[in-house]
Amino acid sequence: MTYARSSRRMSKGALFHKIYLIPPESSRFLMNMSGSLNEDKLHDERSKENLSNGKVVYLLSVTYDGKAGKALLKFYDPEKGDIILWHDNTGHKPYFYTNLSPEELYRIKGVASHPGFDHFEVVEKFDLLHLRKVKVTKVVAKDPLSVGGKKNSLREIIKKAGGKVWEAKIKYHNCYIYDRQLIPGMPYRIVNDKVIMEKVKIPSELEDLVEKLWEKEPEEEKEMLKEWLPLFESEVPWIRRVAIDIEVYSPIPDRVPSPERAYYPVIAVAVYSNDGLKKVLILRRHDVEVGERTEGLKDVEIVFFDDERELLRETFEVLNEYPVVLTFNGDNFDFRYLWYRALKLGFKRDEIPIVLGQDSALLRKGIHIDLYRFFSNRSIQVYAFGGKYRETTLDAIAQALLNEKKKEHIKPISELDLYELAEYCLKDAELTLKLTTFENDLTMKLILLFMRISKLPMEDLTRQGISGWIKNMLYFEHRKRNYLIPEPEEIRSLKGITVTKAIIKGKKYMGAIVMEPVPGIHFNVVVLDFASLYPSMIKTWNLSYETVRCPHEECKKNIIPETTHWVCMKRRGLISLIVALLRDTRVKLYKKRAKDKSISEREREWYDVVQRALKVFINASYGVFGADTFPLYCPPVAESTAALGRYAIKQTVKKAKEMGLEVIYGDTDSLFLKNPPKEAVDELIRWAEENLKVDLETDKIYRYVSLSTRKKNYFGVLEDGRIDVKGLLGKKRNTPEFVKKAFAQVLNILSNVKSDEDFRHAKEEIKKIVHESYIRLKRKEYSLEDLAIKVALSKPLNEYTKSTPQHVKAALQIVKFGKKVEPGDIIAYVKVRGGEGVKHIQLARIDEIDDEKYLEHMKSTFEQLLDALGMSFEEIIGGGGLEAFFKAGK
DNA sequence: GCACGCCTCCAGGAG
DNA sequence: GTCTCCTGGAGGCGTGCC
Repeated sequence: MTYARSSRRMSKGALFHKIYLIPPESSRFLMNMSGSLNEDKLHDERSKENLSNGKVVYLLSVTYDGKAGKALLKFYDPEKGDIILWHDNTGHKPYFYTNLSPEELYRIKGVASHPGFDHFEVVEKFDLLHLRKVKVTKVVAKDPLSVGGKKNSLREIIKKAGGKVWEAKIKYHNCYIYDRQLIPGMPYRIVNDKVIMEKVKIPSELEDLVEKLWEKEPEEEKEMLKEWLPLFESEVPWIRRVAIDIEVYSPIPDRVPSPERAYYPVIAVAVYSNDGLKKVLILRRHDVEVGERTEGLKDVEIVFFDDERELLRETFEVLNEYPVVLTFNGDNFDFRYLWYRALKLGFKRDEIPIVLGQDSALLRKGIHIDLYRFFSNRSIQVYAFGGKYRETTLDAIAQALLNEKKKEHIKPISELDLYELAEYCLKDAELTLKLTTFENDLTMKLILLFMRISKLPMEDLTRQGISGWIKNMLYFEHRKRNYLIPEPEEIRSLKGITVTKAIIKGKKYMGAIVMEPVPGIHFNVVVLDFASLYPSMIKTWNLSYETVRCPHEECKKNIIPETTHWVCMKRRGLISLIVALLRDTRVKLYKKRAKDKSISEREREWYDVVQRALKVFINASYGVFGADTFPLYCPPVAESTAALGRYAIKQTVKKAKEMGLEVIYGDTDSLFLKNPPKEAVDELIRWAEENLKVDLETDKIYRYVSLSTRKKNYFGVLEDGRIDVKGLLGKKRNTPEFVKKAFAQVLNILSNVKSDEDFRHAKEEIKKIVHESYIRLKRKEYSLEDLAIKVALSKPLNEYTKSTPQHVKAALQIVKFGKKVEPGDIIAYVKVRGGEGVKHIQLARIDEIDDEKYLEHMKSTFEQLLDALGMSFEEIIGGGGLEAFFKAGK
């Protein structure tokens, strides 16, 4: 990649990966600088602001500095590995819009005389919802709180007086980003106190490629792509960062001390950076042994403190020293605890570098990323990391992504000797850092790319869900085009209706189609699927909140199949345009570039990150319009998208059948074809492209697929012998381990089946495995761990009012013993005879196990498999039914 | 009081 | 706090029978 800037100090690092991978010498080991970041220091930082003149820095964050009354930009200086602060000098002020004229506003008491009122401006905006120009009054304020958020804010006063307001709920720092069209995550230069985005050179071969591939696309999309390409082509800097983890004393093992009370001392703080710092600060306690320094603490600096205040002081120095600080659950625990504990020990507020929010804990100078929140984001979990981790604990994520575990400890934390404690604490900090460094800083690269696409500052990005990301992305594009951002109620009153009936009670509209599977074993099955079906529909059918049910009479004949909605033929929809851009950029450019053998591996890797980042936005672009918490909620958009998806697959199935192809199953956007001729498949793909304007692709080919009568329930063996399991109980995380193990053994046998003949042998083998497993169950050879059923609590215990599920019963049992449980906690229980029928694993004994219940578990799990093979569980365990089976086991 | 059927809730998964 | 569709286990409740 040749577009790195040659003027960079590290000219040898012209290729971005070199710059990226190697931390600059000057940025290493900057620790042990004295002094904490109190107000004086922050003032010094401010006065140093312009020292960055001319060099390339990356925009990480925009916040509002209440003291200065200005927007504050936080840049990352890759040479120094530090934060550079820049205060707005353009005089930008907070504002919102209203339909009332200045004259009318002057007449409302408390507006012009409001202490935070600045001035009015009459401006012309385009009202996208009604597709017309409007004149509105811009109410400019002196500070964000005067706009809204307080009882007597201007927004509230004007609303009370009957005025309509727009864009009054946007946080000031986001508003600043839109107006300056800043792109967080991108390179900038500060020249003569002006913030200028760095030009990114696009390789000429890429420009040529775009011209060719976008030839048939509308000019509008091509123009937009040219503006967006730098976001994907610009390098991401290596970012100096530190992970931090604290341990707090607790008199009751396993009980997490309350941060607000901060009653107990902080006994250990571990810091682990990506520039060589490994350090643990330990509080000496008279009743705890120091212990012996173990191998795990090699190269680690251990500092003992007698005074907890000193320990905190040094911790705060580290927080000030690094541009980015990582924690796992720091918002709700580590930083919150440090804040309250420090106050308790007599620190002044401005001596603590933390800014505590309602549900966040930020840093005054640097950026705090709470990785627990980032990895809890469902879109990240599912689309960015392919569902590799299922629970969002540090241990589970580290095991899935890093193949590393937390350090085990037998004794409670508070009873560990000091070196043991240090090692335990350090390991957590190490894992936390590694969650951002594995696969060449994949997580960090993703975060920067998400920031660029969403236009969110790093703190916001890592804390918000996908709807927040998409909201911000769309607001930015509205402001760019001078569109008035509609209020949720406006869209709702005009377009709040749906016209289809959902299959599931309580849902708002009809969703996807799932075909009835043809039960049995099917050899040589080709699975076709539509490449991002819903986004394609949004693109080709011009779906957007302003185009669906648009005001034009002549568009009403342009009906969306399966609905009574119509869509605009006169104007390109904004959502349609943006979704098309993201989809096409991913499909046409970056999915291909990620596999392009003619470029370097490092470039391919970068492009793979880009296409994964795009995927996250593309996949969520439909769902948000059906979510009533999304501010641009527009049910007809979501409903139309799903309807067009149904239409596409129905038409394709119809065509396939006409061509004589045998369709044995299909779900939402996929078709399973039994033993189809290759030419027919090619023809069907061509047909879909021509008639539906959607890419139909061969997704995979199964040696054989086993379907039962159940939807979303099958397994298939791929050509290379790998096995694909979908929806079967044997794969679910709440199935007992011993059943899963037997299930895996059975699958292993089935993966070797190549013909009908093989099935007969397999049948015998399966019989043995199931039988063996039952005998072991009967003989109590399985441990409680093997028998445990692990189910997550989805809400607090007291909200289970309608029924008491088994895992809730088990949870209540341990709550009696003083244990705390929270939503998200996994409850492990076993089924026992008598009583409530369940016991929490920690309270159960092996001899009270109800093996009949477990036999039922085995039965239902295997029945799902056996069904399709034309076998029954009863048959497997012998003609005499369960009775005979029991005897056989003895 | 209890078996039974039916409906609902809940968790986990597919797409 | 993106959506709907689907499966299986268990709880909850009314009904009919003894």
